[in-house]
Amino acid sequence: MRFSRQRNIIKDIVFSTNSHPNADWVYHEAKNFIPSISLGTVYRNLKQLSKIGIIKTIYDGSVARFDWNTHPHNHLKCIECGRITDIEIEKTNNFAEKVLDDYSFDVHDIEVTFIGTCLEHKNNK
Amino acid sequence: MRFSRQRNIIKDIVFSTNSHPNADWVYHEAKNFIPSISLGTVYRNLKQLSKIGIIKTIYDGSVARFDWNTHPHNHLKCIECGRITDIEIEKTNNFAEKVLDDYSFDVHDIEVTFIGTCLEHKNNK
DNA sequence: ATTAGTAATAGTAACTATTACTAATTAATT
DNA sequence: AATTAATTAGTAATAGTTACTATTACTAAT
Repeated sequence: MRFSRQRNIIKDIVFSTNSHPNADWVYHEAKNFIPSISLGTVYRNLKQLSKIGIIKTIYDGSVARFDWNTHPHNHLKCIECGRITDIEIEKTNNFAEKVLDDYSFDVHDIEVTFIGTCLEHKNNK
Repeated sequence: MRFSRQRNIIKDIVFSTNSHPNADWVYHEAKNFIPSISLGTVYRNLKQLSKIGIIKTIYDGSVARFDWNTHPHNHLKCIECGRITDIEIEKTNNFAEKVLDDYSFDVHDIEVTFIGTCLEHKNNK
């Protein structure tokens, strides 16, 4: 895989934020650096970067978001503001073993999303 | 909410399977009972049934799937065959408390998906 | 430094899943 | 049975994403 200016900028943008941006947001950011950049280029690169494991794709309902953090971790999703926040929960790995024992299923990845209301939006109601 | 023939059939179809069907599959099944049924009707009813809590919407990548099982449970997703299977993991509820303590985040729902390879597709390789 | 070969790009069209719109129909209620 | 509001079929529209194509940019080997 080659190392184009576009691909680098797209990668840097994803690495610059914890907000788990979607393709459109990355596109608009990238335009600040390369005004002529194409939306298709953004999608193609996000997909490729994800495929080779540089970034990770997470789904928020039906839209794809991208995360520079490829280590196993979990997410909080606030139903009020839609924000997705990283969290680390101990011992989710124990589950992989249990699932292998009980279901003969090889676990490659565990996605845990906690859906609820964040502190800020509990108080503002 | 009214009790139309279409709505009943759509509900029954979702309740008849453990395969977590998507809207299109439900649509084709429903055509066996009402050949003139419209895809929009299927989408609208699946959404409404989900909203009032009769069924549950789960996302498989970017496509919505529907589950008659609204009780808290978890899913195995095989990356070879795409099949989604229900499982029950004890003690995921402990997490809700921990997340409330550590992040002041009210957990309404926990989605745990184990992504990997199922028994059948481990052997067939 | 040029060339040949390949990968990546911009721009646009196409596709897929889903939602919105509208006139006609239907289920519940009086 | 008549009324009325919800629901429908059919179709158009939308959003997110992918595919296509002609052109451009790298890379490596002369």
